[in-house]
Amino acid sequence: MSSGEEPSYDITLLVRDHCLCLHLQRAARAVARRFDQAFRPVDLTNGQFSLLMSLNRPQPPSMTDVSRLLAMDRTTLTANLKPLERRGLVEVASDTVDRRTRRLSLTAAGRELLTAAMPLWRRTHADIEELIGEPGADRLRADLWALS
Amino acid sequence: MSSGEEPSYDITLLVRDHCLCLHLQRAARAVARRFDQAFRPVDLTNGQFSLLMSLNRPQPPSMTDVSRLLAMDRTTLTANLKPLERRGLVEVASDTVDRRTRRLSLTAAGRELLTAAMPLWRRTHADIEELIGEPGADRLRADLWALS
DNA sequence: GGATAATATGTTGATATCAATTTAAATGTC
DNA sequence: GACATTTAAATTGATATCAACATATTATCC
Repeated sequence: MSSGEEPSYDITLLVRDHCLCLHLQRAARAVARRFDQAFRPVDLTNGQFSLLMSLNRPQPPSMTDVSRLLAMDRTTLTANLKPLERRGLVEVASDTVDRRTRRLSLTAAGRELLTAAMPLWRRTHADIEELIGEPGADRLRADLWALS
Repeated sequence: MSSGEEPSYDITLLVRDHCLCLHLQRAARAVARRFDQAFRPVDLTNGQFSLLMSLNRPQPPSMTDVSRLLAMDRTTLTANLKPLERRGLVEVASDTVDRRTRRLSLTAAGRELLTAAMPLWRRTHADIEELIGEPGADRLRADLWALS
């Protein structure tokens, strides 16, 4: 006589096997760990690599630009910039026209570190793509894009 | 005359458009935010929901069991349990045979909260599945599983 | 041009994440 | 049975994540 107030084990199995959020977080953690290890020689995390890479463009983007690109909260971006600023990889400057806006750019050291990280990225990314096969990667990218 | 020490913008676009890690983190953040908002009425995060759900089984699992299931570091699990213990949703007990091992179980309050959260999960999950279509969801789950 | 609304960002507090190190307990070897 | 090895988990320190709130600047309306 179970009271209706308790979730059955069947429901647990349903969530465990079907929850896209759980599957996403699992995979995100696993892949992040892999890239974090690969980037160890250049002392970068996967997120720091992606952030630096997103700043490598002709025109320095604003905080909001980058937070949208990375689908992260603005305040998270503020926090993530701090260690990179401390290490002299990134520069934050006020926009000359709109003084509310911050323009984010790589320093020379930042660009050099990105260059050093590229071979690590290529190797690790190739390993990961092998896990799902060549055609699967494009499909997966499209699915993930639709979710964010 | 670029020095070869600077990553080209083309490479940036390649990484931005193809990096599975970036795509995964993006989607993981976006979906996590959605579930976090949905679970607001029961004061749970997506990760806390998944953790509680993973404890809803006949035999109380160990820390290592759960950390493997969620593909997270054991020390992360230790940290995540603390707020749930404080709220009386989870109990941690030493195994009677092997005193190194901790057995994790839900309290009655934990089970009730899970029950209250289920309708929120169903609704949110249905919304998310719509973003990628019915056949896509199974495919995506399989791909994500392969990565973790 | 002064009050008001909208926009861009920062600060604080809580949880999440992992590596490196440490502690405690069980197992294996002799 | 004593000592080394292995295993399970906790602690510490750094970064990551977001909501709620606060601040500064620009734009708008009258």
